[in-house]
Amino acid sequence: MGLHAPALEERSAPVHEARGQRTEGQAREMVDAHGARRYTASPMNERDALLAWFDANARDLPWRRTRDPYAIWVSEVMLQQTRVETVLRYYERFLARFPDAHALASASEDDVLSMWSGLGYYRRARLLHAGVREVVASYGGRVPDDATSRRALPGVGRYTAGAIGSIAFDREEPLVDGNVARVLSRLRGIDTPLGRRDTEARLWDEAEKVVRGPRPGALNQALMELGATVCTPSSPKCLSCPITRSCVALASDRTDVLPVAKARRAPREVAMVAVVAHDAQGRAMMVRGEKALFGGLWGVPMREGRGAKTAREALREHAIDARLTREPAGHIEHVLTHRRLDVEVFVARLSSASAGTASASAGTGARAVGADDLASVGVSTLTRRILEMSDLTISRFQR
DNA sequence: AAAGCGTGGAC
DNA sequence: TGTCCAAGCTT
Repeated sequence: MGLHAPALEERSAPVHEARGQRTEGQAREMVDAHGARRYTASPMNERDALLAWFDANARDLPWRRTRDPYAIWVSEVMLQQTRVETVLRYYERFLARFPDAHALASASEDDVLSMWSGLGYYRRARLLHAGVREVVASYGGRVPDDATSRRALPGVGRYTAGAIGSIAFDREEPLVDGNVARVLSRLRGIDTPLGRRDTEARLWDEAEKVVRGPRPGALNQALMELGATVCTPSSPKCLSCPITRSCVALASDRTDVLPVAKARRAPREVAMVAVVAHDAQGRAMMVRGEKALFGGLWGVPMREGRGAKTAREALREHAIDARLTREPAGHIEHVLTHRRLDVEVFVARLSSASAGTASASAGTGARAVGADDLASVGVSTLTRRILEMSDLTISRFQR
């Protein structure tokens, strides 16, 4: 009947909330001779089936080992539009450096961005920083358990507010992320395009209905976990799904067409020039961009356009006195969600008069960054690639 | 309210 | 190769 999960080869670590009460909603579990967990498929509603499945199959993730609202907040921001496997490389290091709200609030933005370097969507880090500073300033460093106050924090949208509320505070607050949208679209047979007003309203409405009851944090995570591991975008593993009984998409054979994705815009091609102006010690001049793209990060002078002339303009824009040493070192294709950057990389040698001195760029905020400094400044992956191509002590630039 | 914002993994 | 898209938010 496909109503129960496959026996597990090995016990995955069940995750129980610290205050999670195992009450009426709990599935009856049995452990067979091989130690594998099964759960009965008998009269269980969706919530109970989801919770039982989650208890047996939840991945053991570091942010599931805490109920600290701050830590959960950090994880949720990192996970925005970012895969679990990627976040794993950042989360614990970030928390080790900024163990609580006060630590993060008192850190410089450079420090925060250096910890975020490579993770992408850097505005997240700046908003998290601002949000945590507000929590320290207005709430004594405690993340507000009041939903309205939480939602008003910078960088905390509807999803993140619901995640913190349900997971950290055990509140019956709904959340809809990409996973939940897919699961609920299929479960309820919602066939209007994602992103449309009515679709979103319907999804949040369904999410709110589902989350009502015991263990809202586990329930929300169960929906996301199911979407991430079973109810996947392509080839969903319906044989392993605990809630096939009520799935409209499965019943109507539409798992492959739901949800209906919104149309995507083609990325815009952008020709750019980057200049690695270095001194004799191999330090490269870097500037901080405040524009939307890579805002707050350090990078080598860059400019839209092509050729040596554009490269010199990029240097002049930052009052950097350097001489282009050769033909372009090469091209880098860097693909973002909405742009495809074709970056022509030039190398330039700082003039001896200005090399290594603050006067090299007085007033423009440019600074010489060496390999040893790179770990402490926020740079994009594109910048790392540019430095790599420029042939400057590559290995020492690695993260 | 549609567009902009990074990166990397899967197929 | 290209395409999709992942625990979204802001303007």
